[in-house]
Amino acid sequence: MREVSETDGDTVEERGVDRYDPGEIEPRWQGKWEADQLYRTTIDPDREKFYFLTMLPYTSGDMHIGHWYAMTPSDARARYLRMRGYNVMFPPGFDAFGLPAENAAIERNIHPKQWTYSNIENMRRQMRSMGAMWDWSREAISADPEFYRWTQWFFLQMFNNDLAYRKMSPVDWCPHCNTTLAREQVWGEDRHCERCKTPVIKKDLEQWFFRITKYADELLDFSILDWPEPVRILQTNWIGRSEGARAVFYTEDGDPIEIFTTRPDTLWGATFMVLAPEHPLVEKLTTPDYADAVHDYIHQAARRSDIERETIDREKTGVFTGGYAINPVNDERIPVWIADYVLMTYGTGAIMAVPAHDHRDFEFARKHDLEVRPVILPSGVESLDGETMTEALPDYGTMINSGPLSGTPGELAIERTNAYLEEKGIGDAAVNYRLHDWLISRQRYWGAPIPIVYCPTCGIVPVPEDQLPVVLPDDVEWRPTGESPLKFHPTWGHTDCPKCGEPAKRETDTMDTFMCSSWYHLRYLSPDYDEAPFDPKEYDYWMPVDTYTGGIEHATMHLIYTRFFHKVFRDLDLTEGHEPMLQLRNQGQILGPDGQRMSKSRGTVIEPDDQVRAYGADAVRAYLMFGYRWSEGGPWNADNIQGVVRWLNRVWNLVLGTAGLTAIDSDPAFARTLQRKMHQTIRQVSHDLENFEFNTVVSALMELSNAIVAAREAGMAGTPVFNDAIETLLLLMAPVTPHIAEEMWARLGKPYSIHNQAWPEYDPEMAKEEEITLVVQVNGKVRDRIIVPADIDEEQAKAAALASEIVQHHMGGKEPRRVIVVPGRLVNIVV
RNA sequence: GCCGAAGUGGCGGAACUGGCAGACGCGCGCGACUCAAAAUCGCGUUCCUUCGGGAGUGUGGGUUCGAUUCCCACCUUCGGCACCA
Repeated sequence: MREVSETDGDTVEERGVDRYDPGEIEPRWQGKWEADQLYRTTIDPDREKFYFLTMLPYTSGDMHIGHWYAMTPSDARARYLRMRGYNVMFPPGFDAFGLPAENAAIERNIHPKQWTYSNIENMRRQMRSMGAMWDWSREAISADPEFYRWTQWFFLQMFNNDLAYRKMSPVDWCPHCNTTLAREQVWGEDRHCERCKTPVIKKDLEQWFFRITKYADELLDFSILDWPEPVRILQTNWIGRSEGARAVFYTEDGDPIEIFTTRPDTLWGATFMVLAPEHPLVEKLTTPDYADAVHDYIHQAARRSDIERETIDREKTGVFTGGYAINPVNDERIPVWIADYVLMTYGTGAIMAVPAHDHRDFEFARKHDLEVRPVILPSGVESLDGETMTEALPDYGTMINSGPLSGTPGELAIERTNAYLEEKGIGDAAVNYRLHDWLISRQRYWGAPIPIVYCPTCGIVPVPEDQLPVVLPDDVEWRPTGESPLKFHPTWGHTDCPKCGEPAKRETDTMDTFMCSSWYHLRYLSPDYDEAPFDPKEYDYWMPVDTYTGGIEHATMHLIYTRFFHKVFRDLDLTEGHEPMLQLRNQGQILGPDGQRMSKSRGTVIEPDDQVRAYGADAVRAYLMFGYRWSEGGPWNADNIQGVVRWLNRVWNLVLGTAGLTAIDSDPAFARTLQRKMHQTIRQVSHDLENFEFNTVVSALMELSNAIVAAREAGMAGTPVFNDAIETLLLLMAPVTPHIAEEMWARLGKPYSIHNQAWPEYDPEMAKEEEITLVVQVNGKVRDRIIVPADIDEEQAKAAALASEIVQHHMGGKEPRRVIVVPGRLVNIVV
């Protein structure tokens, strides 16, 4: 690690400027800002509010340079908006419940609470060292009883409104974390746990779910949101809406088998049915002759889905149950098979198989010698023969072999079939979603207890609201048994039924920590309010969140959940509007110097504390903004940060080395150049901060400071224009490098604080160029550059271009065939 | 397989709405200062060149007076989903 540079050239030493020492400056100003409550925000009806939120950090211990990357550019933008006159709230908080605390407890024998809260202490210190405009009076910690009391209260609202229910079902279980997970928290091809990367297994368990699927359609509506397209697409795909029909087939015993299909127009081509091996009717359908094979297959399938991951191109296996069903549109008797390519978790767990028009069904039919019957004739196809087809034809087309609907053209096929199904009472048009209800039970200790009591007489009884919070006990044994640690507490689980007063048992599972983060933005409004989750007065002023920043990895988890919560609260008249966060922007990731994810074992973790110690927080902030496209991120580069370190030193020496000088303008042309540059910089920095283009913010500031240095070298130091440029430079730097800007501002004798100053206005007239470089092309190739007045008209530009000797030379004596003039830019002469 | 993002000097990255490709910085080279080095400052830095110029933004086409930018096809990398009925 290199040292912060020494002094600049002799000019500065002569004037006795001390060395730029961020280690001294930064803590001093941080202390003063906090003592003065500079960033404390309160309701102010006279000013326009701006709720600027950055995703709350998980209390894992040390902060990562990635946290800085997420938070400090956001802070710069928040500061910019504040200087623009908005009443900007930028609150901090901590996502404090979760499994790592419990793992630490097991490994190191530290209580999860102690581990979490000492981490919070450290993280607070680190967040203070960012020099960000956190309003600490609004800090909220999800593991505080005053916070999770309301998380539990929200659970009760869900429960009371039939949005929370308990269900026995096959669920995803992480054998390492020893808990169930929501579908969103199972990732990748090998279906691994989002937190620990261990492949999950299936378990049959009774768990609590939230009816997020009820809001599926509404969650697909992004019309009022300024969110990145990729996030909207991820959510749309995750919700996975598909339109089609539901139809009911009956077994020969009269049991209904409901199916969902996106191709009701192919119903007449259903020549067999396939059930998922776990389908509840399999047992009843199976005839004695096939029982052994069916049971073998079910057993194998269970092992397969748990252990090996099935791959797409795997052969389609399956067995006949011996049972038959009746195709309701033509009363044909068709065999019922089971196969693991049909999933219990999608649709109804049963399909009608139309081998002529579905690739999977075709493959299965050919393998097991089942009938292929074409019922759709795509345009351009003369005729189809099921015996000789070599592949399924999934295209739309005219219906054939389809009883009364034969001859229906492709465009009308689905619509007419749906009408037919409804008329005959066989089925109707239906929509199916990939989205599952949200499984919120966790078999862990370090979470908010689910406020439910199980009474032998009254059954499931919610804990009355006035008895909240259901406090998480401290004295718990953490054992990785796969069962909730609260279950083993000697007394905690025993309680009296709130309804009948008889002895009853508490629910011992805790809630998914994503519940905490689904509403934390509301707790920030009034973290001490104890009559409701938030103070309605604060809500009315601050909500909704105007800008939300964070990583895209939460697209299908947190960002779906929080939208769901908001819509539920709206329907319960707790909140207003349809969305909690209007604008979303995603930052990328900072990688290790080797271009890989930072890793402790490879020693590639960049610790912000080290960087701050070596270069100062301002340099780290400026580098994180300057060195990357914020939305992309990239590898940490220990050399490139030197660029901003040098820049800050140059600015320090420039500003303080010329402080207090007064002079009169001697060269109006040079003064005009500096003035123009200053206004252009105001324009660009404003635009780029507004649009999250932080790298060009810093490069524009560098250009301005370079221009001021050039002005100093030209003897302009102390002139009004020069001093104005210095002042503007400091104001523009304030959001990016808040400490050095404040220090220099103070040393220039300007009023405290620079962060309370108005953002400089740019004057378009002042930013205008009087002269431009007119590019002259011949046949599209640049041949000459001529300095001309900016307001030159087309004829003059043309004349100037043709007057150029170089241009004449390249025209080779030919007459111009065509001359294109782009005002203020170029002339292209075509010969 | 489907969906999405991205390919620009040695490197990070700029380029408004189709109009000077490479801003700003890193690195590198040369010079100044120094006994020397570091730091700092100045100049240079896409490639090729017979010094006229030529080529160049992943590849190949196209539209246009003009394309990093628009269109078509393809390649590579990264991310998501994946037998979704």
